[in-house]
Amino acid sequence: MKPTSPGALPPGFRSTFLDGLTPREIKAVLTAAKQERILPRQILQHEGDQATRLWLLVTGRVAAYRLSNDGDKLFLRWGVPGDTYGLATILREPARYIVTVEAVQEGFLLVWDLESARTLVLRYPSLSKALNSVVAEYLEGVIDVLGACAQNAKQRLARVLVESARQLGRIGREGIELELTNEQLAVAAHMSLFTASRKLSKWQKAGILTKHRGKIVLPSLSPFEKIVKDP
Amino acid sequence: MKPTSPGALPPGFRSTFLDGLTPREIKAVLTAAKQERILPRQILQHEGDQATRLWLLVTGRVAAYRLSNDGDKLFLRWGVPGDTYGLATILREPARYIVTVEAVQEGFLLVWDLESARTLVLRYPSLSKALNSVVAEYLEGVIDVLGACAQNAKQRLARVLVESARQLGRIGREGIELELTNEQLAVAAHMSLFTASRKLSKWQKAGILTKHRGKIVLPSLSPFEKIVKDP
DNA sequence: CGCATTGTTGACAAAGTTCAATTTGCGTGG
DNA sequence: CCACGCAAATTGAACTTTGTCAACAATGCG
Repeated sequence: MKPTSPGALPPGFRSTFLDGLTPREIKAVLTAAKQERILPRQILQHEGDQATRLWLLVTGRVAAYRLSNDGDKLFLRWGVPGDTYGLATILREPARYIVTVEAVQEGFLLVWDLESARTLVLRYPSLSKALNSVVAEYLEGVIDVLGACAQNAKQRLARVLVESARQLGRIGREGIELELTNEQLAVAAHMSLFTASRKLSKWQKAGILTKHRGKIVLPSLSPFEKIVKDP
Repeated sequence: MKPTSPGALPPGFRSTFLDGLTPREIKAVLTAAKQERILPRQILQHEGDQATRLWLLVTGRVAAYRLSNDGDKLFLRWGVPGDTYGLATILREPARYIVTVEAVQEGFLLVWDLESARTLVLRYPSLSKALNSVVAEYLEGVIDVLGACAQNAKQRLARVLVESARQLGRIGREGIELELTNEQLAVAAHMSLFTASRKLSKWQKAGILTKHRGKIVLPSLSPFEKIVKDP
């Protein structure tokens, strides 16, 4: 997907953030933003930094995580087109990002700086309500992740496969294709590289997935959904 | 603390939910609510149930947690006076509680039913902004809990002691007193009863806390804050 | 006193992590 | 086209942490 005229959105684009605005208002809000390309591994915001940008992911994929004291990543969620970040910019005082966000697929986003972001919420009260929904969605998502925390490694990994397939998966000949390395999966499922490798091998032997270098193919999600729920 | 005249709040009472309203508006909002006494172990809302009540804790303490598939509690946070729950009532559609909340100390709360809750947010737009702050606070809190998840049992327990002391602690002769059983601590720190008992015994031998039946006394929080951060 | 709740301790088992040694897959440049 | 080199992935073995279970001790209440 390529940024074309300013304010142009891909067909089928939907965002909770823009819900509740009239088309006219949406246009106004969008033209106040700047476009920006993103590339894999690029850090889009860093937790603890002064929050100065509110942004909307238009195309591409990102990962939101928290950094632990000893520097490893605590995965929170995948971000997909329509997701809004940098909410701290308008929600919190003092405004500091509470999570780190990194691009995982190329794409682009729309950015508002601190001043225009604050102007927007003053001018369009319905944005305030949309924000409620956005934050509530995130809250529910994080609580779900926390629920996963209580499960064992096998279930966590299965859960990550299902979630990732839903958010990042591309449909291929032999099933849903996931362009993720063992390491990325291990981070998302919050386990060591080795445990992830072992579980995946076992599932490949069981015939419910196929592995390639940097890529995994899932013919069906249902076996994994079953693993998540139960032993 | 005792409910006196309708709308009366304890001295020093503060709530993010009511922030941003004028005193006149606060009075109007409060008189639209019903008072209700709560007792320890009483379930105040149950995750998954139809969300029909928005409520504000005035006195007492509650615990918010999630129930895992196999029925054990996944602790989220302590709730203290000023905290608002049942936000799903006005934030989500369909409205279902996303967490379970249980009273741990006697107290009382103010309740709005579904209809009056929705009327309130329509009539007082500043409530909508206050809600943003409330939900953002919860989000940040849950993300912190998630961060704790990544730590080992010792750190998690130390963290629970610090948080609990801050939220529930009473100041006594020999330090901050916590009226919690080993089991409650184990649940909050997400570990087995036995691991909790062992760690606590070790800390008592080390002289940084004193144990009694159903009660723990912390002369100082700093040793535990140190444990949370590091080895 | 008798009883229920709460807490303690040890022996053992299970789940995951760590580390080291290898292997596999894949792009690059000779 | 092939060999090289690197990143990704695999595997086994030792080790650590934590959970499980059983027995028992301490506390407090009626």
